[in-house]
Amino acid sequence: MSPRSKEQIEKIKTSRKIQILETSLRLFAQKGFHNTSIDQIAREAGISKGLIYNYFNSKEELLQEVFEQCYSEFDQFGNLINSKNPKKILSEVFQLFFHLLEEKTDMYLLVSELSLRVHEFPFVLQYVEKKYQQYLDLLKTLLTNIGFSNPEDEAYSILALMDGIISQYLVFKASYPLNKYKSILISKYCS
Amino acid sequence: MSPRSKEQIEKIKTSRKIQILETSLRLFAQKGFHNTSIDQIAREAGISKGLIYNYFNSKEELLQEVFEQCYSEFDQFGNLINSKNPKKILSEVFQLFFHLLEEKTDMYLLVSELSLRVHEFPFVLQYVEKKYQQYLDLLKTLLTNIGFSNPEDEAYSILALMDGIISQYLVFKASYPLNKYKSILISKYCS
Amino acid sequence: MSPRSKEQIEKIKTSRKIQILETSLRLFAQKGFHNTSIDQIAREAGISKGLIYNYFNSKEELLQEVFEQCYSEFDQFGNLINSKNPKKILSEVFQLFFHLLEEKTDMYLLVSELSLRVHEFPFVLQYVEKKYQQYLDLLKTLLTNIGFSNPEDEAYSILALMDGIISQYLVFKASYPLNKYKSILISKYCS
Amino acid sequence: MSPRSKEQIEKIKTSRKIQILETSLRLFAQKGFHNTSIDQIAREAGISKGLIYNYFNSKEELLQEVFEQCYSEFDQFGNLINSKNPKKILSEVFQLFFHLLEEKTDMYLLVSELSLRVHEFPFVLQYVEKKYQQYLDLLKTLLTNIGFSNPEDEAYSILALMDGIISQYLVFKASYPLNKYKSILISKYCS
DNA sequence: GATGAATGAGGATTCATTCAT
DNA sequence: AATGAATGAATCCTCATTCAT
Repeated sequence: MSPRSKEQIEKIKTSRKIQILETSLRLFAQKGFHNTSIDQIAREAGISKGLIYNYFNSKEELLQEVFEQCYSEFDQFGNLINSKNPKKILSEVFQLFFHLLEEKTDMYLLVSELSLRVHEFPFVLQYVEKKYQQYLDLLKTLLTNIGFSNPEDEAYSILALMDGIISQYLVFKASYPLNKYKSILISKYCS
Repeated sequence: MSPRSKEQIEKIKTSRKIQILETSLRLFAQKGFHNTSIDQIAREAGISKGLIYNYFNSKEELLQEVFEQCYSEFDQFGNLINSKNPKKILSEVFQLFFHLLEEKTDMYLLVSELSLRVHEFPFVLQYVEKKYQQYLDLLKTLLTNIGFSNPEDEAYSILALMDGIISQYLVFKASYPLNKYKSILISKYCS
Repeated sequence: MSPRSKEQIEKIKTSRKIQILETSLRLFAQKGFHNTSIDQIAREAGISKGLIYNYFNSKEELLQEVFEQCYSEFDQFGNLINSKNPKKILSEVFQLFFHLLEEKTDMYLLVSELSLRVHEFPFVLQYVEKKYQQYLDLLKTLLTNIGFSNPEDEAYSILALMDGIISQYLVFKASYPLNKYKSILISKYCS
Repeated sequence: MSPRSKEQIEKIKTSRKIQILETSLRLFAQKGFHNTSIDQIAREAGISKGLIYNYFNSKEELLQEVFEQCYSEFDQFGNLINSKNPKKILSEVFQLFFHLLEEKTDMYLLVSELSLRVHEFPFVLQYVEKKYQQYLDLLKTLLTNIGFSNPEDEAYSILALMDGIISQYLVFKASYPLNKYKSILISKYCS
């Protein structure tokens, strides 16, 4: 047998890593970080315990990478800014927000858990602060362009409102009226 | 010598229990339930590990009592309903909310942590659901009386907004503009 | 109130002690020594934990006294030797044996448990050895008088048989054919 | 380097398991189940505490496997039934019985301890009942074939006698006249 | 790269015993 | 004599991490 080529190895490594990260996200989110054992991640990812340590130095480091992976999902919001009119953009921000919340619930679960534990996971703070500021700026710009009289206050309100929707949805799940909130937001700010 | 009287014993037990509950709340809130050991609670409460089990059958039961103790703080909101005009009441609701958030931050931390883990702590759900409904009803009544055209939507919005403020405050702590939110809410709904 | 008289105190002490011993026997027998806590004995005896230590220096000492109390029941066999004919006496020995086994099952349970653990409870050995020898002598005498050709062998057999019946009865309880064994023994040796 | 082969792993696991089971049997038997700690088993087996839990889910499960392992020794009695004459077979039954009692004393100790505590270890009952019935049937058949006038009663007697010998031997050990009992049994039933 | 046996520190819980009252 | 709050050693069990293969 010829040895695997560099690329093949790279591909294996990448796919293994993704496999581990995805399984970890799911388990960390659904059972909590402290309630998830490396053993279980290995089992559910279909690999051995030891292999995880070939890719990550510790459970904490694995968590951090899972978190960063998650967080990059939020970059999608950045793509929404373009030539379209501000109401349209804001509407798309809301649409994307609700879409992600439903489709990537695990991500929100994990981010929420870790945010509550900034003290234990200090790396979280910078990410959260940065995102908060970005959203705030985005919202302020849009609301100003739309013509709201007090765009800053409205931006703050929307931001808290969205975080509240996240919190409540994560608790109540299917029984939570996401659509009601979607139409409230859109009718109030985008029409 | 005769043994301690019933009252003496009762007094000791009550004060010990409070001591344990308070220490537990602080540690559970700040470090998380799974990150807090019975050993540590005992050490910080200045008592022995074993004594905790004279008062609580298990760490879970201790948690549940801490939680219930916390949750009863919310009863204060019920006392606000009286003859005063609805704007006044709503303003007091907000004042109390911000007051509690600052003064009883640990309580909100714990409730938030447990709410995220309803699956692991099923007893939480009923409390959270009940509180959610009570607040919703209270807000709807007040907003109706104040004369808002769409009191239901406004109630839902306020509720999510408040939960968002909680989430964000718990992450950002001192740097979070609680006062800005307070004035936004009051000026929007109570003036 | 006049102070209690010496006799009253003595009476209380005796009855308390009996109360503790009886509860302990029951619990040690039914749940095993290591599975019975001082707490539970106190609770079921209706007294406080501390009081037990006024009467017994340790759980082990309590066990020893329970055991000795039990063992004195076997003295009844000594009373059977009198003028009556040996077959009659032997028959009464069997009757008493089966009677005690059914009526004082807890006693046999405890003695059996402790006998298996002579290493842990060395005080047991002397009692058991003494009883074994006494029974052996009693049986030998009776069987000789009755006229068995090999009284020693028969005595040994009966002794083992009786211990076997105890073992098996303690496991099988109600479903064990005690009466069958009684009639086997009596018809074989007393008719 | 490649990981160990399946066979290598299987070999390690089997030998480790045997090692743990043997150490456990010895300790459970000699000191009692509740008096033996997992720590001590690990120490005496020369492995770490945690490793035991790679092989057994709990101390109770370990006990059960030790017990079942033990109990399978009794299967040897089944091999004795063949074409030889019944007296010969019965004699071999007795020989094997005394042989096992001396060679596998720990096994009898453990079985006796657990039998006394059927309530605590319910899995024991079925094994004991089954063995009791098998022995009874074996003895009845043999005694019938030998020509005893009351084979059933004799079978019951022998069974109790054997259990009595076990009980007494476990208490008196070296000083117990096993040989006397052996010759009594053989001369009475096999000559 | 991959495995999983092995370790041992850490954590929840129990319980005999003490002692102030 | 009597109580029961308090202690802390002991015990079962979990799990992140290591390492020989």
